[in-house]
Amino acid sequence: MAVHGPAMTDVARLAGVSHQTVSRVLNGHPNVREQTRLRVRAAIAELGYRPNGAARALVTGRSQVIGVVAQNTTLYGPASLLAALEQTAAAEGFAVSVGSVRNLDHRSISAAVERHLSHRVAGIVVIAPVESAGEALERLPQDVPLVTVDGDPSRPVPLVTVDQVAGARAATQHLLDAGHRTVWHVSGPSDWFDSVGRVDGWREALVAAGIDPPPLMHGDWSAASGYRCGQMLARMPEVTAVFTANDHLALGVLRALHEFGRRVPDDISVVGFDDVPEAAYFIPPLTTVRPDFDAVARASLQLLLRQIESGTGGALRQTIAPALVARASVAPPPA
Amino acid sequence: MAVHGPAMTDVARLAGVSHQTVSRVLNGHPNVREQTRLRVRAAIAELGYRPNGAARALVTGRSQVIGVVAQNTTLYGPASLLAALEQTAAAEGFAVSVGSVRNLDHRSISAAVERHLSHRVAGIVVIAPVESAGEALERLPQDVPLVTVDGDPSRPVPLVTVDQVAGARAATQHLLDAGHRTVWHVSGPSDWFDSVGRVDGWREALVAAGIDPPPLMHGDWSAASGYRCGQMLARMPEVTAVFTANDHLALGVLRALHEFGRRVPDDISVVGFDDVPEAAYFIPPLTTVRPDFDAVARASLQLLLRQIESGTGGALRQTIAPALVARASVAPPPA
DNA sequence: CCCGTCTCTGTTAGCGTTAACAACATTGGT
DNA sequence: ACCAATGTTGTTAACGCTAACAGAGACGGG
Repeated sequence: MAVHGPAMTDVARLAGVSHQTVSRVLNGHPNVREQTRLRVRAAIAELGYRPNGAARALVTGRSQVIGVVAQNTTLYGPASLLAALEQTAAAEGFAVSVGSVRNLDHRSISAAVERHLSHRVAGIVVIAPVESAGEALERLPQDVPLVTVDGDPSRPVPLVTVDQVAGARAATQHLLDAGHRTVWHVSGPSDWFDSVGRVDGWREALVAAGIDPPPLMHGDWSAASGYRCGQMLARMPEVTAVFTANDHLALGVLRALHEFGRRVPDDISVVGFDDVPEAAYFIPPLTTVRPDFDAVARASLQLLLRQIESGTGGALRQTIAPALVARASVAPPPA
Repeated sequence: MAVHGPAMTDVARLAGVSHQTVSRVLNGHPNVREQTRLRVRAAIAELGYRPNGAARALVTGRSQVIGVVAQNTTLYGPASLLAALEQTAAAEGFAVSVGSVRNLDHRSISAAVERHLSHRVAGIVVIAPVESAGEALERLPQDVPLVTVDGDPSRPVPLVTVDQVAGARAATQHLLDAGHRTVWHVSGPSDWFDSVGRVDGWREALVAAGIDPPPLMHGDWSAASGYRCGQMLARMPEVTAVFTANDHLALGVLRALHEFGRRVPDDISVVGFDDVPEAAYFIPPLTTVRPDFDAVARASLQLLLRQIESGTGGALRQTIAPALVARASVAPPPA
């Protein structure tokens, strides 16, 4: 693989200084004469020198890389989060290494974390929305900076999460405010914390309004499962309002309702969760809850960097409030 | 940041061998006595030893990391590709580092590539669907294994790409076969090769059938732009068949048609491109073209690994044929 | 019984960087 | 003019690993 680029010593020779001075310039060390600094900079530019991250990582014990462990990076939520994390990290001078896993079981997560650790990442962000993921994290070496996103609220790990409960409560309340007597819910997979939180929020809002929650319908995030639930809802004339755990479920519900001739929002109102970019173009445009992925990414990285810099663990946590986006899929119930 | 894990010498001491023997065991070197190998393995397990990738990268000159440069990893295509790349790479023992960029201009791409190079990645995959990206790649050091995905077919770089032309031709032909006299097209942004290829395929199919292509409508991949184009198409009674450059555009078109009371597929047939998981739950279910992202990822990685191993460049290229997925959004034209 | 060959293992020397310390030059107060 | 404090630079030693070579046994053919 041919020519290795120039090393620090080459730059030093050209600039007429020691390699250590080059290192100081690179790391913004204060005690370097301005003139020297410029000479070094010029030499760096002339040679096209690029510092060797591996050597740096070796001597400092950590690289400027953050490892991210995620499951299904094709889903809208995780994908957005990953992108936001990458952007935020890049701004701080960190690269992001993805370690996606097929399943969020103990073994897969551990393996992914191991891979990251052997590359001496500076810290790890785990998108750990299910129970089994949490277990894996407890057996991790204590000295690795770690942040979980959408993880188990009951574990003593630094955690950043969207306020699922508040979002679901807002969605449900929005439907109640429109005049509906009750709200049905199509949930996500029951082992996801996101899903559980949304169920809780929905139930809370109903109970607070003195309403006995109707039976829960179980989906799995997919439009396909939303469609199946929708077929049942469509056949129940008493149903006038549905809150789905995400927008894709809502899409499936919308289609089922459409097939059964139940008009949205005239006969039934629907609210989703996620605000995927297409939600505004569903038929009809979908009222939904928008989590702020950028804010989640920023908060996660901030928590991580604080650990990296200070060395202190600290079971900090931060919650990001989502916002309701009102569109045409909600209306008062039919008279 | 507390305790650094055990190093190779610690393992060596425990196993009663030299660190070099440990290295040999780790790298599967043949000349190690079975008994020694087992002792070393045991010591590794007992200490929870994890090799230091940085040190290895330093001495060998490359890490087991592949850098990926992509633009908008939130879009379905790029996200799927990234996930597939990661899976494939992991199977080969490589980690994937993402370097997403806001814009695909010369500067951003170069910067992202630089970041990867300074981490001494083993190779780079650039998802480079626009013209400006190609330019940046020409000025790259020659000795870096590189593969472009969805890049400029006219450049002498290893390239893997979905056969956009064939996919678009199939979609258009499918509509013609259903009996439509012509097919309209809503394109993606005109600086994307994907977009250009799909326009070409559409045009080819029409010309081959002796049809003069109707005016092209320009979109930008988003449902919003599809909606705008759809509003125009809906008002033109002669339109009976539309092929959109992706599924999200199709979603926007579907909604516009719906609002104008034009039924799909009774009045107008629609075909998309991408087969997003939700396409089957659009109203009506969308006929679309499915690119095989896994195959693209496999091919890219294969090309990259070949370069990494052999050191030879070689302007290889590989094209992945997409498949048409027929659903309810296509029917014969109204009589 | 000796010597070449093969198998296994150890020793040594880097890879390119930062950290720690040493050394020298400059400054300012007395 | 002298000493301490400060600013600037150089020297040396790691960091943990692999590559290259060297050495010690074991084995078989002459």
